[in-house]
Amino acid sequence: MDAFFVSVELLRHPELVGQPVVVGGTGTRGVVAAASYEARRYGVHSALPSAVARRRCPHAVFLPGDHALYGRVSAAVLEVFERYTPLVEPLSLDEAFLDVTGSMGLFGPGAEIAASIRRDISTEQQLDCSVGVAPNKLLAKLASVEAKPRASRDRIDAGSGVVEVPVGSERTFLDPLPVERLWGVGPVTLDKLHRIGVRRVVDLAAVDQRILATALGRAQADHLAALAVGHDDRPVETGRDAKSIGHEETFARDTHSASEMRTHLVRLGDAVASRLRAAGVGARTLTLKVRFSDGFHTVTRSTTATEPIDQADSIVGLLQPLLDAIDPSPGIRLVGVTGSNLAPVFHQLTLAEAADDAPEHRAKSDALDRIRERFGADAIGPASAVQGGKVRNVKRGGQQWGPDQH
DNA sequence: TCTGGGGTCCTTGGCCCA
DNA sequence: TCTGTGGGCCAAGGACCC
Repeated sequence: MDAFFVSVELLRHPELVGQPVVVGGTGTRGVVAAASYEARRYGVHSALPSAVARRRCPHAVFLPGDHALYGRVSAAVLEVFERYTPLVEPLSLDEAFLDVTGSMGLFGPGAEIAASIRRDISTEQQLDCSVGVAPNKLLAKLASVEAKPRASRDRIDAGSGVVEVPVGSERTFLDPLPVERLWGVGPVTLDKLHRIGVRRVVDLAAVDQRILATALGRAQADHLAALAVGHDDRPVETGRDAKSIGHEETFARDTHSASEMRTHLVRLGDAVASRLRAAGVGARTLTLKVRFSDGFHTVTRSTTATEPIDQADSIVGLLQPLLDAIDPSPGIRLVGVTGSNLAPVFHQLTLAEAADDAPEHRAKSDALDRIRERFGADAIGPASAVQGGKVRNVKRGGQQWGPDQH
């Protein structure tokens, strides 16, 4: 989808069409989630700190974002995809891979299917999207980027909408691209590649394998060398199960207080437990993440239980000692809780548990889940999450692009 | 200019055990 | 009993993606 969050916002704010619009965190610590092409002309792009975006484009309209709405629109777009093939792999709210190999008999060649999908989404959702048609995921992704509109300082070029990379023309398409366009080449890898003179994909394809392996390590060198010549045999995977479930929160102001951090741990632990139960799994490994104020330094501490856990008090109980071992005096800007090693929870009680109050705990969380289901996520929560007489629970996407301005 | 939140995957190093 | 070795698991960190 093109500038997805902004495009959805423009549907309910048509008066903003043609103006620079930015969706993202509105606080001083927020970042930009999406920028309209008009805003991009001023150098505003996603992941840019909101404060910088305001400086670059002071006349832009800043909107806080509505994760729930984008989710609903995303589901409607997904339904369009599924008319053309059952093999759909959503990558995020606004991107997906479709394997249409088996659909071409019914709907025509890939480029025709792409045009039909664009037409359907435009008619039904009033949204624009760009499609890459290619023999594999890497090339399809890169082609879709080529198909998108582009904003430069003095103008906005409408994209072609569909770009196809036919079999046999992979190298012609890839060779001139800057190497950072490849999946897996971020700032760190790019710097290493620049040091050995690799700037474009054609350079990467030509570089000596030993030199590449020395610069990047064997595994990454092999991986990138394959991508550079257009080899990518990853299948389109439908219905992939999540491997971890977590929440993290950046504070509007740094904290130096251990008790304040414990409060956040309880809220985050409660939110993670709730989502684990909703997904019908428990986490064996629990990870605590703490980011310090100075220099963005981050530490993680994790522990693995013998059984999968889906109860808030167990999560907090396991992570509390790890949190207590961290000195908050330098200032903490973020705390996060993640559960991984996910597996179904079997509620078979040990003798010790049966003697204890485990069934009572489970009854409590079942009741908690039912109340939230019926009355909303903020209907009930841990006592420590109550602020000013109102529950402020951690919600998925509730603070997606940074803390609110306080 | 100063960096969110939700993830995935990979590497390294330590420990235990056969 | 001592010494390698290799696999599995775990903890921590890092790079990257949208």
